Formats: sequence, C-alpha cells, structure tokens
Amino acid sequence: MSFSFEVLKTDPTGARRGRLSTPHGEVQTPFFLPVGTQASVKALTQEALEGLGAEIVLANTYHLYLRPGHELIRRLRGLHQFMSWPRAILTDSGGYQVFSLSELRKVTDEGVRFRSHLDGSEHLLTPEKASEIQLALGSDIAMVLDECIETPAPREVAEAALARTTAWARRAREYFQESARREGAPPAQWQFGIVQGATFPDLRRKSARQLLDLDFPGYAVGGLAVGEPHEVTCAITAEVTALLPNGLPRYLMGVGRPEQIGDYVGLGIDMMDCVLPTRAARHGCLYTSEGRVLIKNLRYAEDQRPIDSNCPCGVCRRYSRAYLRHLFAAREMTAAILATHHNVHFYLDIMRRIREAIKFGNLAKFSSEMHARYAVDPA
RNA sequence: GGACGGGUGGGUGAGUGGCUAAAACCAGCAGACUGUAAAUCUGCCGCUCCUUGCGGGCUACGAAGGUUCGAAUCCUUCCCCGUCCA
Repeated sequence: MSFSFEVLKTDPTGARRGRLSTPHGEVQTPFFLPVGTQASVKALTQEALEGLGAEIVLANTYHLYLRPGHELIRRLRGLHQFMSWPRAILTDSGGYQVFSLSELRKVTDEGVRFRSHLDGSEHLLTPEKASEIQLALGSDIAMVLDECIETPAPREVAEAALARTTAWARRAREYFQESARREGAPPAQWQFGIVQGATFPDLRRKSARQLLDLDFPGYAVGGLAVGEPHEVTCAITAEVTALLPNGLPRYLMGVGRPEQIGDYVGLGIDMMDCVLPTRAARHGCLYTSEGRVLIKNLRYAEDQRPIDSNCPCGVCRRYSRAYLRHLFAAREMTAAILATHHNVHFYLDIMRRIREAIKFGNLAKFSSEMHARYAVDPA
C-alpha cells in the first residue's frame, strides 16, 4: 500500500471527512495523534494503543536521534519494527525543540546547534540532518525542520523565522527528493511542510505560498497554541487553510484542548497532535463528557462512580474515582496508566464523534456543546 | 540510684537572646499543563479580625516559675524519652 489522501466529504463549515492511506494502514481523518515522543506514548503499551483504536502516533526526531540513535533504529529495521507498532507513525522534526529547549540551543541559517539535555554534548540539527534521521527511522510522515518561535513575537523576529523556515523547507525537500533519486524508488515516506509566520496573517499567507511552491504532499500549521488566545489560533489557522489545496492533508501541530478540536476541524484541519491528554492524565486531570475532573481533589475520595459515567472505556467500566484518586495519592504508576488510557480514549472518541458529526452535517452543534461543557466544572 | 544526650508546628528536623508564626523536606489542600528536558511545576498550609496590607489581634517550641527592654534560645524546679554506668 502506498500513500494517498482522499477527502470523502466536506461539511458546510469547511470541515473535511477523509482518508489517509499509508504503507502502515489507513487513517480516518480528521484524526488525532497521541504523542509518543520517545517511541512510547507514556504509560501506554502498543497493545493498549491498538485497543484504543489509535491508527497513528507521533514520535520525535530530536529525542530518538539522541537516544537510542537513528542509526541504531535503522539497523533494527526501522521505528515500526523497533517499537513494535504496525500502524502509521508521524515523526516531528525537532522544530518544536527549537522553541521548547531555547536555553540549550542556538539557531543559525545552517541549522540548530543543540546542547543535549541528556549529557550536554553538542549536536547540529540541519534541515538535511532532520530529514536523514526521519528517513532512517522510517516514519510514514516526516516533518521538515522549522523554526518555531514564541508568541507574541515582534514582526521582524517572525519574519526572520519564516524566511529561515522556508529556506530550510527547500533544503529538506531537496535532500528528500535527492535521496529518493539515489534509491531509485519513491521513498516510503511522505514529507510535510510547516507554515510559520507567528500571528501575522500576511506572513502566514506568505509562508504558505512559499511552501506550496515546494510541492509537499501535505502541509502543517506550526507555531500556534503557544500562548496566544484561542480566537487568534483559529483566525491564523483559517488564514492558512484558505490557501492550502483542498486535496492535501492539513495538520495543525500541537493542539488542543478537547473543546477546541472541533473548531480546528471546522476550519478545515485534518490532523492534530497534542501532549495534553497524556500529560494532563499523568498529572491527575481527566477529561470527561461533563468537563474536567481533577481526580486528586478530596471531593473524589469516596466517589464510587467511574471517571465518566458516559464513557465506555475499559477504565471507566471497571474502576472508581475513589480508586483512581487513591492511586494518585499513593503515587502508584497504575494511576498514570489508567488515567492516560482514559484520556486517550476520550480524545480518540472526540475524533470519532467529529467524523460522525461531519457525516451528519452537525459539527457546529457538536463544537458549541463542547465549549459549553468545558466552560464549567462538572458536579 | 548515677552520668550524659534530648524533648520545636500533622511528621522528620533546622534554629542556641531580637531579622522567628519559626528553615528545609514530607504529609495535607488547591491550581497549572496545547508539535513532552514534565510520574512535572506553582500557590496555600497555627487561630482569628478587617479598611485584604510586606495589616491588626491571639495562641505556640514538654510543664511551671525566673532573668531580660526582649526568650524556642539563658537560669531553677518538675515531667517525659534515649544511651551508658551501677
């Protein structure tokens, strides 16, 4: 099976219901990628992920390059084999680490010089290197190296980062295509470009146009949801999706909260990833059909109800809030396992419901209901 | 019976005249988390009052007295606990 993307239906809002095919299976869009930075979605086994219905996960170039090393993974026949995950994998490029590890790196036109957060050693991540690593990992979708900056940013800073991101995208694209020519076969990987430009609509448009020239099979919107208000995230996303070809997948990177996801889909986004469900779970924040449950709170100490009475997940079918709260209080690792299981189920279920909503043309209603529920805490 | 050492806030445990409602850690309570340096981080944590302020009052470092302008800190007696000696 090779790569393809097909839009099956477009909703009046602009939301798209589609199908992405990869050599490691089909993925129904819009979809959410659980984040498994180090080739592991924290607290979940691959069996659990399969059971939850995850069709694709995200892993990280920077982290896997540092440890265990992309060459090691190449020798072990690639990331799918290494982590025993037969379904699709998208690898992020390390562009986000330019942002999040700002204390440990220096950005130049050549690339990003990182000091490893593991042992302090110095590493140069260039657009070519990030692409090479991802080819070695053998992910289904590779992201180009981009420069993700903090928001709000002065226009000059955003402009410079955008120029660099475009230049890097060009180099990454060339490296990728050259490598395909060398192999004499189309690479078993898709490479996506990433639109930058901070919160400046014209810069975002400029970025999108420049990347479109490079003929990527899919496009991401990066550098959003890094502190700006949700309305701004939406406005900028809309600005970009308006320019992207209908036939190509659109990926909004790093989002979002449960109640925001429908909004993004309504703007024509097909794929998203976010650490929120997994990280929040480990910290005791559980998402439910009624809103958030901070399970460590005293009020749940004797609550025999499941996390979410409307949730069919394995955790809700079997365990009580009181037990979950106890596990967190006792710092048992089962707390993280059960909480993550539930939250990932919840996110994947949101996506299932969104795909249904698009089918029946009531996504807008779904989204406004989600916002209403998450505006207040559950009883 | 004797000799030392020690008794501090829910716990462990700093503090040996004023900067101490008392370090730090733990426990407890609440909050944050958006392409994961996160099983992390932040705030509160004696009681009370209000004009919520680096605000006022009260109580507090085994007990009771005392010295001092001022005591968790010095003195006296007593009560406990530990170690050792008889």
